[in-house]
Amino acid sequence: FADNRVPSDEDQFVLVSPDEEPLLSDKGRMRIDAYDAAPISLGLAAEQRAAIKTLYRGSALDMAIVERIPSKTDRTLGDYWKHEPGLHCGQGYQVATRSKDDSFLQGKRALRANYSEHPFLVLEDALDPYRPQGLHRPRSPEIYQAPLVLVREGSKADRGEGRALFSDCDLAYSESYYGFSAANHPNGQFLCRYLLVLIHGKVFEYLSLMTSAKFGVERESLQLRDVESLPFVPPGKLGKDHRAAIKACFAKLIANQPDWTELDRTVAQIYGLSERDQQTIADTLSTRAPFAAAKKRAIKSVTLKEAELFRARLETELANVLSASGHRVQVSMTNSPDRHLPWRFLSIALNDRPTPPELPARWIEQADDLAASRITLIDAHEPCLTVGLLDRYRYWTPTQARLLASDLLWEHGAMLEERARR
DNA sequence: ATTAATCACACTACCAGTAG
DNA sequence: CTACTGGTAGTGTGATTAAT
Repeated sequence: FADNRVPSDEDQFVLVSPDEEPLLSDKGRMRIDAYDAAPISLGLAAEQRAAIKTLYRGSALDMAIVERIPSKTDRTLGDYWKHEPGLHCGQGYQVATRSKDDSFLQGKRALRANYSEHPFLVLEDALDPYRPQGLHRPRSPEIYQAPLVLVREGSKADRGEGRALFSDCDLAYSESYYGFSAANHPNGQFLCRYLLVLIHGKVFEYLSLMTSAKFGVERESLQLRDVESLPFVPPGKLGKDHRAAIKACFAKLIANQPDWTELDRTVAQIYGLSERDQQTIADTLSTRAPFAAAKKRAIKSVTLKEAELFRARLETELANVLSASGHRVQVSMTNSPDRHLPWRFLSIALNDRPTPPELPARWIEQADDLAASRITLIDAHEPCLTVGLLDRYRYWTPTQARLLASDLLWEHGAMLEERARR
Protein backbone atom coordinates (compact mmCIF):
# COMPACT_ATOMS: atom_id res chain seq x y z
CA PHE A 1 0.00 0.00 0.00
CA ALA A 2 1.00 3.60 -0.47
CA ASP A 3 0.88 6.51 1.93
CA ASN A 4 -0.48 9.89 0.91
CA ARG A 5 1.81 12.82 1.51
CA VAL A 6 1.77 16.48 0.55
CA PRO A 7 3.79 16.93 -2.66
CA SER A 8 6.61 19.45 -2.96
CA ASP A 9 6.97 22.12 -5.64
CA GLU A 10 9.42 19.94 -7.55
CA ASP A 11 7.06 17.00 -7.83
CA GLN A 12 5.70 16.55 -11.33
CA PHE A 13 2.70 15.19 -13.04
CA VAL A 14 2.34 14.46 -16.74
CA LEU A 15 -0.17 16.44 -18.78
CA VAL A 16 -1.46 14.38 -21.68
CA SER A 17 -3.50 16.08 -24.36
CA PRO A 18 -4.05 13.86 -27.39
CA ASP A 19 -4.56 15.56 -30.73
CA GLU A 20 -7.54 14.97 -32.94
CA GLU A 21 -6.87 12.02 -35.23
CA PRO A 22 -10.01 11.02 -37.14
CA LEU A 23 -8.52 7.87 -38.70
CA LEU A 24 -7.83 6.48 -35.24
CA SER A 25 -10.94 7.85 -33.54
CA ASP A 26 -13.11 6.10 -36.11
CA LYS A 27 -11.57 2.82 -35.03
CA GLY A 28 -12.09 3.69 -31.39
CA ARG A 29 -8.39 4.29 -30.84
CA MET A 30 -6.45 7.25 -29.54
CA ARG A 31 -2.94 8.43 -30.29
CA ILE A 32 -1.01 9.30 -27.19
CA ASP A 33 2.71 9.54 -27.78
CA ALA A 34 5.62 11.11 -25.98
CA TYR A 35 5.10 14.42 -27.78
CA ASP A 36 1.58 14.78 -26.42
CA ALA A 37 2.79 14.34 -22.86
CA ALA A 38 4.37 17.25 -20.99
CA PRO A 39 5.77 16.87 -17.48
CA ILE A 40 4.63 19.78 -15.31
CA SER A 41 5.97 20.59 -11.88
CA LEU A 42 3.51 21.65 -9.22
CA GLY A 43 5.53 24.81 -8.70
CA LEU A 44 5.02 25.87 -12.30
CA ALA A 45 1.32 25.05 -12.24
CA ALA A 46 0.85 27.14 -9.10
CA GLU A 47 2.94 30.08 -10.26
CA GLN A 48 1.72 30.32 -13.84
CA ARG A 49 -1.95 29.71 -13.60
CA ALA A 50 -2.45 29.44 -17.34
CA ALA A 51 0.48 27.05 -17.86
CA ILE A 52 -1.66 23.96 -18.27
CA LYS A 53 -4.03 25.67 -20.68
CA THR A 54 -1.08 27.01 -22.69
CA LEU A 55 0.52 23.59 -23.00
CA TYR A 56 -2.80 21.99 -23.84
CA ARG A 57 -3.33 24.37 -26.76
CA GLY A 58 0.28 25.20 -27.58
CA SER A 59 3.92 24.26 -27.14
CA ALA A 60 6.99 25.25 -25.18
CA LEU A 61 7.48 28.14 -27.60
CA ASP A 62 4.01 29.40 -26.82
CA MET A 63 4.79 29.25 -23.10
CA ALA A 64 7.71 31.58 -23.68
CA ILE A 65 5.69 34.05 -25.74
CA VAL A 66 2.77 34.13 -23.32
CA GLU A 67 5.20 34.90 -20.55
CA ARG A 68 6.89 37.66 -22.55
CA ILE A 69 3.91 39.59 -23.95
CA PRO A 70 3.10 41.39 -20.66
CA SER A 71 6.72 42.49 -20.21
CA LYS A 72 6.24 45.77 -22.15
CA THR A 73 3.84 47.08 -19.54
CA ASP A 74 3.06 46.75 -15.86
CA ARG A 75 -0.71 46.73 -16.14
CA THR A 76 -3.64 45.06 -17.81
CA LEU A 77 -6.54 46.59 -19.68
CA GLY A 78 -8.74 45.95 -16.63
CA ASP A 79 -6.31 47.71 -14.24
CA TYR A 80 -6.16 50.73 -16.50
CA TRP A 81 -9.86 51.03 -17.23
CA LYS A 82 -10.89 50.64 -13.60
CA HIS A 83 -8.39 53.03 -12.04
CA GLU A 84 -8.17 55.80 -14.59
CA PRO A 85 -10.80 58.46 -13.80
CA GLY A 86 -13.54 58.82 -16.38
CA LEU A 87 -13.39 55.24 -17.62
CA HIS A 88 -15.96 52.55 -16.89
CA CYS A 89 -16.33 48.96 -17.97
CA GLY A 90 -18.50 45.94 -17.35
CA GLN A 91 -20.77 43.34 -18.79
CA GLY A 92 -24.11 44.50 -20.26
CA TYR A 93 -27.51 44.10 -18.63
CA GLN A 94 -29.32 40.82 -17.88
CA VAL A 95 -33.06 40.62 -18.52
CA ALA A 96 -34.30 37.54 -16.62
CA THR A 97 -36.77 38.57 -13.91
CA ARG A 98 -37.15 42.26 -14.92
CA SER A 99 -37.38 43.17 -11.24
CA LYS A 100 -35.14 46.29 -11.11
CA ASP A 101 -35.55 49.80 -12.40
CA ASP A 102 -33.95 50.50 -15.79
CA SER A 103 -35.54 53.85 -16.64
CA PHE A 104 -32.09 55.45 -16.94
CA LEU A 105 -31.69 53.61 -20.24
CA GLN A 106 -34.65 55.52 -21.68
CA GLY A 107 -33.67 57.46 -24.77
CA LYS A 108 -30.64 55.31 -25.62
CA ARG A 109 -30.53 53.07 -28.67
CA ALA A 110 -30.99 49.34 -28.10
CA LEU A 111 -28.22 47.07 -29.39
CA ARG A 112 -29.34 43.48 -29.88
CA ALA A 113 -27.03 40.49 -29.61
CA ASN A 114 -27.51 39.66 -33.28
CA TYR A 115 -26.63 43.13 -34.55
CA SER A 116 -24.93 42.76 -37.92
CA GLU A 117 -25.29 46.04 -39.79
CA HIS A 118 -21.54 46.61 -39.67
CA PRO A 119 -18.86 44.32 -38.23
CA PHE A 120 -16.92 47.00 -36.35
CA LEU A 121 -19.17 50.02 -36.03
CA VAL A 122 -22.57 50.72 -34.49
CA LEU A 123 -24.76 52.58 -36.98
CA GLU A 124 -27.09 54.63 -34.84
CA ASP A 125 -29.80 55.00 -37.46
CA ALA A 126 -30.25 51.24 -37.81
CA LEU A 127 -31.25 50.84 -34.18
CA ASP A 128 -34.59 51.22 -32.42
CA PRO A 129 -34.84 53.17 -29.19
CA TYR A 130 -34.68 51.15 -25.96
CA ARG A 131 -37.99 50.69 -24.15
CA PRO A 132 -37.52 50.18 -20.39
CA GLN A 133 -39.41 47.13 -19.12
CA GLY A 134 -37.43 46.38 -15.97
CA LEU A 135 -34.19 44.40 -15.78
CA HIS A 136 -32.76 41.71 -13.53
CA ARG A 137 -29.30 43.34 -13.54
CA PRO A 138 -29.35 46.84 -15.00
CA ARG A 139 -25.63 47.52 -14.15
CA SER A 140 -24.32 51.01 -13.56
CA PRO A 141 -25.42 53.80 -15.92
CA GLU A 142 -21.84 54.89 -16.72
CA ILE A 143 -21.02 51.81 -18.77
CA TYR A 144 -23.58 52.72 -21.43
CA GLN A 145 -22.13 56.13 -22.35
CA ALA A 146 -20.32 56.88 -25.62
CA PRO A 147 -17.64 56.68 -26.82
CA LEU A 148 -17.90 52.96 -26.37
CA VAL A 149 -16.14 49.78 -27.37
CA LEU A 150 -18.28 46.66 -27.01
CA VAL A 151 -16.40 43.38 -27.07
CA ARG A 152 -18.57 40.49 -28.18
CA GLU A 153 -18.84 37.60 -25.76
CA GLY A 154 -18.83 35.06 -28.56
CA SER A 155 -16.61 35.45 -31.59
CA LYS A 156 -16.78 34.02 -35.07
CA ALA A 157 -13.93 32.19 -36.73
CA ASP A 158 -13.44 35.05 -39.18
CA ARG A 159 -12.42 38.26 -37.50
CA GLY A 160 -13.69 40.13 -40.56
CA GLU A 161 -17.13 39.61 -39.07
CA GLY A 162 -16.09 41.68 -36.08
CA ARG A 163 -14.92 40.87 -32.58
CA ALA A 164 -15.91 44.22 -31.09
CA LEU A 165 -17.97 47.26 -31.97
CA PHE A 166 -17.19 50.95 -31.76
CA SER A 167 -19.99 53.37 -30.98
CA ASP A 168 -20.26 57.14 -30.97
CA CYS A 169 -23.72 57.13 -29.39
CA ASP A 170 -24.98 55.88 -26.03
CA LEU A 171 -26.31 52.33 -26.20
CA ALA A 172 -28.31 49.89 -24.11
CA TYR A 173 -26.59 46.52 -24.58
CA SER A 174 -27.04 43.08 -23.06
CA GLU A 175 -24.66 40.68 -21.38
CA SER A 176 -23.62 39.43 -24.81
CA TYR A 177 -21.25 42.41 -24.84
CA TYR A 178 -18.48 43.54 -22.53
CA GLY A 179 -18.58 47.30 -22.61
CA PHE A 180 -15.72 49.78 -22.27
CA SER A 181 -16.84 53.38 -21.92
CA ALA A 182 -14.53 56.39 -22.05
CA ALA A 183 -17.26 58.99 -21.70
CA ASN A 184 -15.59 61.23 -19.16
CA HIS A 185 -11.98 60.91 -20.23
CA PRO A 186 -10.18 63.70 -22.11
CA ASN A 187 -8.49 61.19 -24.38
CA GLY A 188 -11.57 59.00 -24.70
CA GLN A 189 -11.83 58.95 -28.48
CA PHE A 190 -8.28 57.73 -28.93
CA LEU A 191 -8.58 55.16 -26.13
CA CYS A 192 -11.59 53.58 -27.77
CA ARG A 193 -9.92 53.52 -31.17
CA TYR A 194 -6.82 51.95 -29.68
CA LEU A 195 -8.91 49.31 -27.88
CA LEU A 196 -10.85 48.40 -31.01
CA VAL A 197 -7.57 47.82 -32.86
CA LEU A 198 -6.09 45.75 -30.00
CA ILE A 199 -9.11 43.48 -29.79
CA HIS A 200 -8.94 42.70 -33.49
CA GLY A 201 -5.24 41.83 -33.48
CA LYS A 202 -4.04 38.24 -33.49
CA VAL A 203 -2.36 38.79 -30.14
CA PHE A 204 -5.67 39.11 -28.32
CA GLU A 205 -7.13 35.98 -29.90
CA TYR A 206 -3.88 34.19 -29.20
CA LEU A 207 -3.75 35.16 -25.53
CA SER A 208 -7.39 34.18 -25.15
CA LEU A 209 -6.66 30.78 -26.66
CA MET A 210 -3.58 30.28 -24.49
CA THR A 211 -5.00 31.51 -21.17
CA SER A 212 -8.81 31.67 -21.18
CA ALA A 213 -10.68 29.19 -19.02
CA LYS A 214 -13.58 29.30 -21.45
CA PHE A 215 -12.41 30.02 -25.00
CA GLY A 216 -11.05 26.83 -26.51
CA VAL A 217 -12.12 24.67 -23.57
CA GLU A 218 -15.73 24.91 -22.58
CA ARG A 219 -17.13 26.89 -25.48
CA GLU A 220 -16.01 29.44 -28.02
CA SER A 221 -16.82 32.52 -26.00
CA LEU A 222 -14.93 34.88 -23.70
CA GLN A 223 -15.19 35.85 -20.09
CA LEU A 224 -14.89 39.45 -18.98
CA ARG A 225 -11.63 38.57 -17.25
CA ASP A 226 -10.15 37.40 -20.57
CA VAL A 227 -10.64 40.86 -22.01
CA GLU A 228 -9.55 42.63 -18.83
CA SER A 229 -6.38 40.58 -18.48
CA LEU A 230 -5.04 41.77 -21.84
CA PRO A 231 -1.71 43.51 -21.14
CA PHE A 232 -2.18 47.20 -21.87
CA VAL A 233 0.44 49.73 -22.86
CA PRO A 234 -1.02 53.09 -21.76
CA PRO A 235 -1.41 55.65 -24.57
CA GLY A 236 1.13 57.92 -22.87
CA LYS A 237 3.86 55.35 -23.46
CA LEU A 238 3.13 54.88 -27.14
CA GLY A 239 5.41 56.49 -29.69
CA LYS A 240 4.13 58.94 -32.29
CA ASP A 241 4.44 56.29 -35.02
CA HIS A 242 2.38 53.83 -33.05
CA ARG A 243 -0.36 56.35 -32.44
CA ALA A 244 -0.52 57.21 -36.13
CA ALA A 245 -0.55 53.51 -37.09
CA ILE A 246 -3.38 52.83 -34.65
CA LYS A 247 -5.44 55.64 -36.12
CA ALA A 248 -4.82 54.34 -39.64
CA CYS A 249 -5.84 50.80 -38.67
CA PHE A 250 -8.96 52.10 -36.96
CA ALA A 251 -9.98 54.11 -40.02
CA LYS A 252 -9.68 51.01 -42.20
CA LEU A 253 -11.81 48.99 -39.78
CA ILE A 254 -14.52 51.63 -39.76
CA ALA A 255 -14.49 51.70 -43.55
CA ASN A 256 -14.94 47.90 -43.38
CA GLN A 257 -11.73 47.42 -45.33
CA PRO A 258 -9.46 46.03 -42.62
CA ASP A 259 -5.78 45.57 -43.43
CA TRP A 260 -4.99 42.62 -41.17
CA THR A 261 -1.31 42.43 -42.02
CA GLU A 262 -0.76 46.05 -41.09
CA LEU A 263 -2.95 45.78 -37.99
CA ASP A 264 -1.12 42.70 -36.72
CA ARG A 265 2.24 44.34 -37.34
CA THR A 266 1.17 47.44 -35.41
CA VAL A 267 -0.04 45.43 -32.43
CA ALA A 268 3.06 43.19 -32.49
CA GLN A 269 5.30 46.26 -32.35
CA ILE A 270 3.40 47.67 -29.40
CA TYR A 271 4.06 44.43 -27.50
CA GLY A 272 7.62 44.17 -28.82
CA LEU A 273 7.15 40.85 -30.60
CA SER A 274 9.72 39.65 -33.13
CA GLU A 275 9.01 38.18 -36.56
CA ARG A 276 9.57 34.72 -35.11
CA ASP A 277 7.10 35.33 -32.31
CA GLN A 278 4.54 36.50 -34.85
CA GLN A 279 5.12 33.39 -36.94
CA THR A 280 4.58 31.17 -33.91
CA ILE A 281 1.42 33.04 -32.99
CA ALA A 282 0.08 32.70 -36.53
CA ASP A 283 0.95 28.98 -36.69
CA THR A 284 -0.62 28.21 -33.35
CA LEU A 285 -3.80 30.08 -34.26
CA SER A 286 -4.07 28.46 -37.68
CA THR A 287 -3.75 24.90 -36.37
CA ARG A 288 -4.96 25.05 -32.78
CA ALA A 289 -7.87 27.50 -32.74
CA PRO A 290 -11.19 25.89 -31.80
CA PHE A 291 -12.83 26.80 -35.11
CA ALA A 292 -13.71 24.33 -37.83
CA ALA A 293 -11.30 25.88 -40.33
CA ALA A 294 -8.33 25.45 -38.00
CA LYS A 295 -9.30 21.91 -37.06
CA LYS A 296 -9.48 21.01 -40.72
CA ARG A 297 -6.18 22.70 -41.49
CA ALA A 298 -4.47 20.85 -38.64
CA ILE A 299 -5.24 17.40 -40.00
CA LYS A 300 -4.81 18.13 -43.71
CA SER A 301 -1.91 16.39 -45.44
CA VAL A 302 0.98 18.61 -46.34
CA THR A 303 1.50 19.96 -49.83
CA LEU A 304 4.87 19.76 -51.58
CA LYS A 305 5.35 23.48 -51.06
CA GLU A 306 4.69 23.26 -47.33
CA ALA A 307 7.03 20.30 -47.01
CA GLU A 308 9.77 22.21 -48.82
CA LEU A 309 9.31 25.23 -46.56
CA PHE A 310 9.58 22.95 -43.56
CA ARG A 311 12.71 21.26 -44.93
CA ALA A 312 14.42 24.58 -45.60
CA ARG A 313 13.48 25.92 -42.20
CA LEU A 314 14.77 22.83 -40.42
CA GLU A 315 18.03 23.03 -42.33
CA THR A 316 18.53 26.68 -41.43
CA GLU A 317 17.72 26.12 -37.78
CA LEU A 318 20.14 23.19 -37.50
CA ALA A 319 22.83 25.05 -39.40
CA ASN A 320 22.52 28.04 -37.07
CA VAL A 321 23.86 25.88 -34.27
CA LEU A 322 26.04 23.31 -36.01
CA SER A 323 27.90 25.77 -38.23
CA ALA A 324 29.39 27.28 -35.10
CA SER A 325 31.56 24.17 -34.80
CA GLY A 326 32.30 24.13 -38.55
CA HIS A 327 29.80 21.54 -39.76
CA ARG A 328 27.56 21.70 -42.79
CA VAL A 329 24.03 20.33 -42.60
CA GLN A 330 21.88 18.88 -45.37
CA VAL A 331 18.24 18.11 -44.90
CA SER A 332 16.38 16.30 -47.68
CA MET A 333 12.97 14.79 -48.18
CA THR A 334 13.20 11.01 -48.40
CA ASN A 335 10.79 8.89 -50.38
CA SER A 336 8.70 6.78 -48.12
CA PRO A 337 9.39 3.06 -48.55
CA ASP A 338 5.67 2.42 -48.50
CA ARG A 339 3.13 4.89 -49.83
CA HIS A 340 0.49 3.75 -47.38
CA LEU A 341 2.46 4.87 -44.37
CA PRO A 342 1.00 7.87 -42.56
CA TRP A 343 4.42 9.50 -42.18
CA ARG A 344 6.66 11.56 -44.43
CA PHE A 345 10.38 11.26 -43.95
CA LEU A 346 13.25 13.72 -43.81
CA SER A 347 16.89 12.79 -43.60
CA ILE A 348 19.52 14.89 -41.95
CA ALA A 349 23.20 14.44 -42.70
CA LEU A 350 26.36 16.29 -41.73
CA ASN A 351 29.20 17.20 -44.08
CA ASP A 352 27.90 15.48 -47.23
CA ARG A 353 27.93 12.00 -45.72
CA PRO A 354 25.64 9.62 -47.58
CA THR A 355 22.19 9.14 -46.15
CA PRO A 356 20.84 5.64 -45.66
CA PRO A 357 19.06 4.55 -48.86
CA GLU A 358 16.35 2.47 -47.26
CA LEU A 359 14.45 2.54 -44.03
CA PRO A 360 14.42 -0.70 -42.10
CA ALA A 361 10.86 -1.93 -42.47
CA ARG A 362 10.58 -3.45 -39.04
CA TRP A 363 11.23 -0.16 -37.28
CA ILE A 364 8.27 1.32 -39.00
CA GLU A 365 5.94 -1.53 -38.10
CA GLN A 366 6.91 -1.09 -34.52
CA ALA A 367 6.34 2.65 -34.59
CA ASP A 368 2.89 2.12 -36.06
CA ASP A 369 2.03 -0.19 -33.21
CA LEU A 370 3.18 2.44 -30.78
CA ALA A 371 1.06 5.00 -32.61
CA ALA A 372 3.87 7.51 -32.69
CA SER A 373 3.50 10.88 -34.37
CA ARG A 374 7.26 11.14 -34.83
CA ILE A 375 9.88 8.48 -35.48
CA THR A 376 13.62 9.12 -35.26
CA LEU A 377 15.98 6.58 -36.81
CA ILE A 378 19.70 6.86 -36.14
CA ASP A 379 22.18 5.46 -38.61
CA ALA A 380 24.49 2.79 -37.24
CA HIS A 381 27.74 4.60 -38.06
CA GLU A 382 27.35 7.79 -40.05
CA PRO A 383 26.34 11.23 -38.67
CA CYS A 384 22.87 10.81 -40.14
CA LEU A 385 19.31 10.81 -38.86
CA THR A 386 16.02 10.00 -40.48
CA VAL A 387 12.92 11.56 -39.04
CA GLY A 388 9.39 10.52 -39.89
CA LEU A 389 6.56 12.94 -39.17
CA LEU A 390 2.86 12.23 -39.47
CA ASP A 391 1.46 13.68 -42.67
CA ARG A 392 -0.73 16.24 -40.93
CA TYR A 393 -0.15 19.95 -41.36
CA ARG A 394 -0.08 20.54 -37.61
CA TYR A 395 3.35 18.86 -37.50
CA TRP A 396 4.68 20.79 -40.50
CA THR A 397 4.36 24.48 -39.61
CA PRO A 398 7.49 26.67 -39.53
CA THR A 399 7.13 26.72 -35.75
CA GLN A 400 7.17 22.93 -35.63
CA ALA A 401 10.37 23.01 -37.71
CA ARG A 402 11.98 25.15 -35.02
CA LEU A 403 10.78 22.84 -32.28
CA LEU A 404 12.00 19.77 -34.15
CA ALA A 405 15.41 21.37 -34.68
CA SER A 406 15.85 22.11 -31.01
CA ASP A 407 14.64 18.64 -30.02
CA LEU A 408 17.07 16.99 -32.42
CA LEU A 409 19.99 19.13 -31.30
CA TRP A 410 19.20 18.42 -27.68
CA GLU A 411 18.85 14.68 -28.14
CA HIS A 412 21.33 13.91 -30.90
CA GLY A 413 23.46 17.02 -31.48
CA ALA A 414 26.47 15.74 -29.57
CA MET A 415 26.37 12.35 -31.28
CA LEU A 416 26.18 13.93 -34.74
CA GLU A 417 29.10 16.23 -34.08
CA GLU A 418 31.18 13.48 -32.56
CA ARG A 419 30.69 11.20 -35.58
CA ALA A 420 31.22 14.00 -38.08
CA ARG A 421 34.64 14.71 -36.61
CA ARG A 422 35.90 11.19 -37.35
C1' DA B 1 -24.78 11.02 -60.99
C1' DT B 2 -27.29 14.77 -59.25
C1' DT B 3 -30.65 16.91 -56.44
C1' DA B 4 -33.90 17.04 -52.58
C1' DA B 5 -35.22 15.66 -47.98
C1' DT B 6 -34.18 14.39 -43.60
C1' DC B 7 -31.56 13.91 -39.56
C1' DA B 8 -28.04 14.83 -36.16
C1' DC B 9 -25.15 17.80 -34.27
C1' DA B 10 -23.11 22.31 -33.11
C1' DC B 11 -23.70 26.78 -31.83
C1' DT B 12 -25.78 30.93 -29.81
C1' DA B 13 -28.48 33.46 -26.73
C1' DC B 14 -30.69 33.46 -22.76
C1' DC B 15 -32.01 32.25 -17.95
C1' DA B 16 -30.97 31.04 -13.34
C1' DG B 17 -28.18 29.47 -9.44
C1' DT B 18 -23.97 30.13 -6.77
C1' DA B 19 -19.44 31.51 -4.70
C1' DG B 20 -17.00 35.00 -2.81
C1' DC C 1 -23.06 42.88 -5.47
C1' DT C 2 -20.32 40.84 -9.51
C1' DA C 3 -18.88 37.42 -12.49
C1' DC C 4 -18.74 32.47 -13.35
C1' DT C 5 -21.09 28.06 -14.08
C1' DG C 6 -24.37 25.20 -16.01
C1' DG C 7 -28.66 24.12 -18.22
C1' DT C 8 -31.87 24.72 -22.10
C1' DA C 9 -34.47 26.21 -26.17
C1' DG C 10 -34.14 27.67 -30.63
C1' DT C 11 -31.69 27.95 -34.81
C1' DG C 12 -28.36 27.09 -38.31
C1' DT C 13 -25.38 23.83 -40.77
C1' DG C 14 -23.27 19.79 -42.45
C1' DA C 15 -23.75 14.94 -43.43
C1' DT C 16 -26.36 11.23 -44.77
C1' DT C 17 -30.06 9.10 -47.04
C1' DA C 18 -33.72 8.96 -50.44
C1' DA C 19 -35.52 10.23 -54.76
C1' DT C 20 -35.08 11.57 -59.40
